[in-house]
Amino acid sequence: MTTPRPVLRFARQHDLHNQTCRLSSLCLPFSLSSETLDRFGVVARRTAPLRKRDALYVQGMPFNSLYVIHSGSLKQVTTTENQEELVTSFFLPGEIVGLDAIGDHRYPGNAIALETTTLFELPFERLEALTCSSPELHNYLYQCMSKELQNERLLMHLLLRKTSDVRLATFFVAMSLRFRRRGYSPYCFNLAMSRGDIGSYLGLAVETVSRLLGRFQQQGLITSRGREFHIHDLEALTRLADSNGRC
Amino acid sequence: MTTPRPVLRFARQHDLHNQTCRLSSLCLPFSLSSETLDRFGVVARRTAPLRKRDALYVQGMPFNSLYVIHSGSLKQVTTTENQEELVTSFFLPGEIVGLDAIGDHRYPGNAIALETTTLFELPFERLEALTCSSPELHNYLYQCMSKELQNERLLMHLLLRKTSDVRLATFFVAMSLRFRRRGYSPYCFNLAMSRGDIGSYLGLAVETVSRLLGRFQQQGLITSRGREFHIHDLEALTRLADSNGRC
DNA sequence: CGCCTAGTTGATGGTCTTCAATCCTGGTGG
DNA sequence: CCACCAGGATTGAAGACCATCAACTAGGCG
Repeated sequence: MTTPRPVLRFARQHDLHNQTCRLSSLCLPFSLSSETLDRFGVVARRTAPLRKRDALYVQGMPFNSLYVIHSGSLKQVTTTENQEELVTSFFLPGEIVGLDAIGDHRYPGNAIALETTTLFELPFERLEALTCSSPELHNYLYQCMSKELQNERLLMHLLLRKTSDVRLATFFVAMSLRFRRRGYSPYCFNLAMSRGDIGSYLGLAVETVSRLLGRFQQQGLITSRGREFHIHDLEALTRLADSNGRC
Repeated sequence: MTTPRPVLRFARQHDLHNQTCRLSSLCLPFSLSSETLDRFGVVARRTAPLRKRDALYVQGMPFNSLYVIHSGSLKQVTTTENQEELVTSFFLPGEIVGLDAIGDHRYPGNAIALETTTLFELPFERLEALTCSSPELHNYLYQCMSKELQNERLLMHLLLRKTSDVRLATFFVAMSLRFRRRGYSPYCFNLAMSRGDIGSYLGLAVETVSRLLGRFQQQGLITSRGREFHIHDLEALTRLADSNGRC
């Protein structure tokens, strides 16, 4: 296991407005007024791309910035007191990384690039300074956090009671939704994480994930070739995810 | 099953400063400047007490206010599309209720009083109006949410991989910590929720919870009489919670 | 071409759910 | 005040499900 190294070099801040535009198309589900967006844009800095296995931040590092993924994807891995490594979240393009670090002023895990990944950095101090003058922005952050909170909470309690096949179906439905929400195809996508990562995230053994993928293919729900997934019957998958795995 | 009814009558707003003081002792782990506190106090309204099984809000109701528990306790129960009822959280004195509703503008479950419960209401609009003039307050809310997020995330992924005894141990350690943090005894407390509620929260069958409680008592970790719990060996309990239930 | 990691497949055992029966407890009414 | 009742809590037995161990295959990078 290679020790992750933080990569925090910054690109030059030319072409800022262009970046802002991209940011808006990726990150913002709500309509913010253009002046708010501009402010957001001023705050955002483009970071140098991460290569696969690079760490954006490591566990325990002081919290300074949120990040928005421009392209690529990350996983967050938390090491428990017990020296177990748990994958606690995945981040896809347009999603905000680091919201769970605000409370402790420290990042709660290692953020590892699953592939070549580019990001915008949002220094939190500057964000805070802006919230007064841009209540919309402030609201936006609240809503992001609250939604994530609600999501996690529901997901957790769903997963805890569910059989492995329902868990994996839930995972695919959620991924599909996340891709759709960001304007990508909800039926065909690459997941850069390994089977082990998925297993860790869902609380399943690698072998179980593998077996389930096989079964899902037999049932015509999906096809998987390596890390590329096609969803053939999203409705059936959703039904499975919504079914109460245990009677 | 009785249908819960929202109880939202307000007490008169006399004695506000006194309530503010209580609020500060209950809710705020950080030191806020006294003028911020006063503002917080002005925002807080005391609600009429809820009786056992009363609902503070019901699932889907438009979000208007956060609440701080003054005395008593609540559970939040979410009904899934599948008509399953899941206990998604418990709230103890001093804790903030409703943070997961900000994102959707709707409460994500029924908040049910587990016993006679009194609350302070914090109308969100008024809170928002204050955050500009009181950045500390604003910060405080961010931190509350972020912490909850991190907690949930970690808890979820711990629980997913853990055996039932480790889950229950984790639950007790967490409860003990929450009581301690609010100035109550971490070794002896009442949990007003039923075994069924605990099971639902942890993703375990009632019977499993019951059996585990029996085992924990045999092992001298705790004693339970009805809903009163004594923790005899918090250290061992913590060790158990931190142990990797599955090898 | 060969190593190393990721992924697949098979067999076995432990853990927890489920179903069922019984016990306890608190609240109610006679 | 006591008997009764209903819901909560406990205990037991059986079976499903998944983790684990192990062997093996596939694929990527030097």
